[in-house]
Amino acid sequence: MADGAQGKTFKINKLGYNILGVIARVPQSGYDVVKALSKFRPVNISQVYPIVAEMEEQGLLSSDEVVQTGKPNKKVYHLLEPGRRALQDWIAAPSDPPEQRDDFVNKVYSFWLSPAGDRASLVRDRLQHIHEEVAYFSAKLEALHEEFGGVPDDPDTWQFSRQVLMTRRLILYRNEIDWCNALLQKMGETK
Amino acid sequence: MADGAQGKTFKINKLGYNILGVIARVPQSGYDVVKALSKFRPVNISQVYPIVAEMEEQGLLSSDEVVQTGKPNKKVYHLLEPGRRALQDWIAAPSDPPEQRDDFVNKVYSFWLSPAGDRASLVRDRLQHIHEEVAYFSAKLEALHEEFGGVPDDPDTWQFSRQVLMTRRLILYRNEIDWCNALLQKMGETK
DNA sequence: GAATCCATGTAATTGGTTACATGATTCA
DNA sequence: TGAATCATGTAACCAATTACATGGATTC
Repeated sequence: MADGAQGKTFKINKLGYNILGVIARVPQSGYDVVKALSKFRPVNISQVYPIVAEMEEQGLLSSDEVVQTGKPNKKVYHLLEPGRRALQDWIAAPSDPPEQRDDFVNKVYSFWLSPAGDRASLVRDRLQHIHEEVAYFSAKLEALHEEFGGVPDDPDTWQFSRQVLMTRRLILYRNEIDWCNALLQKMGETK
Repeated sequence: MADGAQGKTFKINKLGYNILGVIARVPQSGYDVVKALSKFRPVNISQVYPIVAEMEEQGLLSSDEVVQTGKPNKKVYHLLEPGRRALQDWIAAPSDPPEQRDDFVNKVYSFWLSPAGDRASLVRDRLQHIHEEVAYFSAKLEALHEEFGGVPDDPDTWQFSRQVLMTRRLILYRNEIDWCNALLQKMGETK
């Protein structure tokens, strides 16, 4: 629950704040929100529609029907003042600790039970996945720099948020690559 | 669903595999499982009881009633052969990509909307949290080395799994500390 | 006297995923 | 011809959290 400046209380869940954040950057439809969020966190389109509908009722955002030819019409949502305040209040409030939901890590926990070949395959599959992710986000980061004409350095712009989050990802990925390689070597030495 | 060697099919969810993994290391009660898992992934004790009960019915593990004085009695579970096979099959099967559930990251996504002071507080709170985590896991890692009498280097022991996972965590934490500090500096330069 | 630890479990509620329904357009 | 993209939505189901119930021992 977030207390607005007028004392109004909203009931927004975590996905709700993510959706507000996406629409705050660029006004868009529910369908587009899913495309923007899917690389960032798990979302289902069926989750989004009821949430935007409720947030519109609460006056956090509002929609304009955009008529299209050849494609179905769409509702483009944009952020309203109470929505911006709700986001700010949420950012200022204490945060829950991060949660790990990672099949790979869960499997390493028990891979001492498996044959050496299965262990190595698991780590190699992970390495491949991370390399793909690094390629994807490196390209995205470069594209951002070109579009923007340099490195975004103004913290008041959404491009700054985007840039620091992609940089963070790349740093963590590169370190996991090193860790995976060290692990493969350690496992190779003994068996 | 995991295919056992006899063609039997089990229905185990992700938490189920985590529980099997904990019990595979050391036989213990549902209550102890939660203590072992809680630093590793989110668990609720109310989730564990129905899952272990079902896995016992499926013959993946079995329990012994341990009578205690001054404390309530407990059921200590230990892994059975079909349970070990289910774990191995799961490790060999393809993995889902990792998911991020991190309030902090979600907030950075939208923190360009917030005043500079709120942005800095957010990052500083994160820094403090990571420092606490580093202290906790450094101590745990050292304790493991002392108990074990050196660095576990045999991949067939659960101490090896434990050691590589804690090392991974510490590497990622230390890199996030650097990223946070760089971010604070970047934000300080402009405002 | 209140809170926390130990230890097990059930019930209610919320959150999330999958399936269904609709329908034109584009691409292999 | 079948799949994928665009676009909205509802319904059913499964997963997860929170609340409830019980009760002795210990700690503040």
